[in-house]
Amino acid sequence: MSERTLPEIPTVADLPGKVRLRVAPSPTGDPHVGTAYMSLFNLAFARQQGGRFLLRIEDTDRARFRADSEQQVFDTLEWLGLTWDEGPDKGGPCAPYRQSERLDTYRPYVDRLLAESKAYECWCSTERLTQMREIQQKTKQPTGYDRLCLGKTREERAALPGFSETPVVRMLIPDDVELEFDDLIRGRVSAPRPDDQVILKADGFPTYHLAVVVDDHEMGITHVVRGEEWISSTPKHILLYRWFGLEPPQWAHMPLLRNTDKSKISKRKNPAARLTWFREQGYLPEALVNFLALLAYPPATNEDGTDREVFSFDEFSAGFDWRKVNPVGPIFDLKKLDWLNGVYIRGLSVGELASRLLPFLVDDGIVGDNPSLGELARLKAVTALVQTRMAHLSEAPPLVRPFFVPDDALEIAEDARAALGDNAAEVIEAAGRALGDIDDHGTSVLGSDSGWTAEAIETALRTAIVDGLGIKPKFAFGPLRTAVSGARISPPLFESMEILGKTSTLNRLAALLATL
RNA sequence: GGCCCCGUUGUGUAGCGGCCUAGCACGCCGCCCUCUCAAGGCGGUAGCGCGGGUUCGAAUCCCGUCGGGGCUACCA
Repeated sequence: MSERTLPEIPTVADLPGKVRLRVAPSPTGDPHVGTAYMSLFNLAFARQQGGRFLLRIEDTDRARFRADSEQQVFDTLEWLGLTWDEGPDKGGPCAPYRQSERLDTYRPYVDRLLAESKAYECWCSTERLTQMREIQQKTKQPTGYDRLCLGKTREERAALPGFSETPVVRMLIPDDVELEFDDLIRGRVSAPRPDDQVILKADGFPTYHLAVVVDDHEMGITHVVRGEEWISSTPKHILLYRWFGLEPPQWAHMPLLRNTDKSKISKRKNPAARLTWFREQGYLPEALVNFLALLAYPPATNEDGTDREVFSFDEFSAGFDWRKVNPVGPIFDLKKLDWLNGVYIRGLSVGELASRLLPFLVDDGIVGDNPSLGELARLKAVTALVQTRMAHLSEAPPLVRPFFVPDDALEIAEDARAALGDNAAEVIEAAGRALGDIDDHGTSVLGSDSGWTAEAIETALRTAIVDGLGIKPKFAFGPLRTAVSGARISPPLFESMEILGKTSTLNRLAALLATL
């Protein structure tokens, strides 16, 4: 290739947004919690600066590609409210946003490097490379490509062993490659000297290193925010920017989320590394986002000196500063998330909570797909009782179930039955009599002025059992709780009875009594 | 092995030479409230990896050491 035909490196036209950031997940399986973590910090800064946030799918690895993964990435990030301005599904001025659809854009960059002898073809077989590495490690030499193919024509190389028909293209790393760069989080950082990294694979796909530089440039990315694991390859990326005559973006290498054993968080060791897991477990997306914003990042301080640990994305974004990011990789410990989730659950209106509970109840067959108005009203009443009793939405079914099963289908748990004292029958009989005297006929349409209220129930029961029989409250109400809910632990008893209604309540008391 | 990043209670963090007998939150423990369980209120437990310096003074600065992590792929 002659000088005259050197491929042109496209210059970036005016793109929207003062700053442009991106998250670039690979569709290789269940979306990773790290993707959400990176998205959160990218987005916080983009929004604060009035910039743009893009989603780019890095599907250059055909071997690990999973077809349904991309949609899951969209769904989970959408669920978390970490939404993007440009992406494969939304389009944008830099479309396409899938690397597999951008193969043509990488070619001129590779050709140019080849033409300028900054890159070279390599025909070494995978076997030869593996063997080479093994020897290097065994002899305690630094690993890296030995440049066997450098300066050789295809014919010359073919005469040597370990030859492969389809060549790759490698960068020719110069001796004076820059090894230091400025990082928004860490300040001046130095990185290892790279070896002759492959930039174009035998299948014609670029590797991450080439694709990320080309795409970040063509998409006008101003700040590259990614995991710490990329620090060591940053010199390669900077070199590519230099070779193409481009100004590198600003870098921010975030700490890595860790498993309990401090290793990089992995789906293998930690179920919570899977983003879909959180939805299954009944975590609220706003709680997860809040939690993620607390990892490796300090909360704001309240007037009284305590930390402001509960906050919205907008608040986080408004005060965001790269310099506050802690470079230490935080252990992904769910305890605080569980607490936060409870805080958010309690902060929801009863109606909102009830509708978020619905999918979990439907899944467990407690209510049908199309609940009736009556069922929904009952659910709302029950929700008010269980709201302070859950850390996860998934804990609702066992608490709610007793309110939706027919009286004769209520199961009495073993431990609850075992806990019944000798006077259980006596207590239940007294309760039945006392409750039977309460008039539950309201005069209004909804029966809202009925005498069957938690307050009236409590008064009747206390009078009959606590005062009448001289039994302490704790023991007086245990058997009744078991009769009504089938369990030792339940939502408040009197309110539960009110919701169930007089008939159901008496039925359940009688049913348990009959088995004693 | 090589190179790089990092090191404050169990976890997340504050601290950026004296305000630190190291603060806050979660967790844990106890007490209160109470019909169970929660929620809520009050109190308690526990930490600067280690060793040298520098300095009147170090969690804060320097060096070393130890420890953890990452990268070292035609994976991202």
